[in-house]
Amino acid sequence: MARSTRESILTAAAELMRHKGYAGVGMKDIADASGAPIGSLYHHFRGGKTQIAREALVNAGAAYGLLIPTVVDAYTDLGEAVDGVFRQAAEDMAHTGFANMCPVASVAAEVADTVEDLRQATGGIFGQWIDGGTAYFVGRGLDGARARDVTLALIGALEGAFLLARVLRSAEPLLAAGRVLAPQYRGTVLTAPAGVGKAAI
Amino acid sequence: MARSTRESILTAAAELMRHKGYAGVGMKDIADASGAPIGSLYHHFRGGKTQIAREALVNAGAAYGLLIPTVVDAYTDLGEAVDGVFRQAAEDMAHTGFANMCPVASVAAEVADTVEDLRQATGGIFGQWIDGGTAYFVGRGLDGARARDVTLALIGALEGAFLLARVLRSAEPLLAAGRVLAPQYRGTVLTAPAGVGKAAI
DNA sequence: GTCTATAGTACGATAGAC
DNA sequence: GTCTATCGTACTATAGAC
Repeated sequence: MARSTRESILTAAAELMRHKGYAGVGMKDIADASGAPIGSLYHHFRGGKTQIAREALVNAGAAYGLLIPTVVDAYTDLGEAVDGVFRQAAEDMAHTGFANMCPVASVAAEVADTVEDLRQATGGIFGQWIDGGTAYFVGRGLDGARARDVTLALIGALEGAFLLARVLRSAEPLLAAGRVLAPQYRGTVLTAPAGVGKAAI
Repeated sequence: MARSTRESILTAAAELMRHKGYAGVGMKDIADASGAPIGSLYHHFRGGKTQIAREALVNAGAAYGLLIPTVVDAYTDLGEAVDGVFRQAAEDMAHTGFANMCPVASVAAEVADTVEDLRQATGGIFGQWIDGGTAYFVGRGLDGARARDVTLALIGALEGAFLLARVLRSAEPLLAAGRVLAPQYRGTVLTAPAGVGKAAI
């Protein structure tokens, strides 16, 4: 791989902040976890901590946004797809001991009212997920308004259920969300995946 | 009123942490906002910052848990009630400029993987919301399993939509959640509110 | 029970040798 | 581009006068 120092810093920061939030992670922590000394952090990111957080969130967020389309790709019935998304999420969380899944949510919750710069960055990421998901579902035959509502409801319900599942250390909130959301979409047939749709996200 | 120093500290801490999270709030901040000097904080809370956070979360969480039953009380159709919950939440958020509503979520997201003591505290609060909400809906005629799923889905969808709404500074995620969740419950008639149910939460 | 002063540590950020 | 040493500040927590 031969990852650059810059990349190491961003992946270390993303992983740390996913679990400990923004204020809870120090530059020293990022330096230690990435293997780079403090000076290198400021050499590569002159904007300091906020710039590192911003770029780390954008990187991790772009990758994480592919999750829903990737899972849904395997289904042709929207109801089963919704069910599959929450079952998959429940399985993944159980495997990690109910540690945080989403690399954006915790930091977003922490900075939304306080660090305008990072609020905008996280807003951009969520916006891309929403637009990308909407385009994906439109590509699979749903009309625009319905596609957007499904995407918003899926992302919202996932983020909320992630939080409850982490705190309660239980998959129940994720499975309950699936049980409630899936039935109404059962019978809605999705057209064949384009394969290109995912790239749009 | 004549609020005690203890109470002032807890309400100040709860309000600060709702917006800035746990690590983002210092003891100095709490002292300044409450009017009490640092020494008083440690006099009343020998457990330091984590004890203040724990008690502040429990206090604020107990009050906030009444929100869903209070709104649902005004409805007899479950679908309209669900719609009403998200409409009310959207209105409230818009009025505060999309600042955080839930006093527990941000801190919970931040500490769930790191501060076991506070993870348990927030878990207890969410657990009470879930149990209380389930009991409330059972009191209004739903069977147990359905009542619990509705409660879990409502709380999860609300928390997720709150996060998206804050970050995007838009009520759309809340309204979309209502549009998606409400229809399937339309026609489900709720029995008359007991009036006691709320006290159980 | 209230409040001040301060200990001891960790923070974000910088300067400058290599 | 890498790394060390360090600045100045803010942190949690404590000691002790009142």
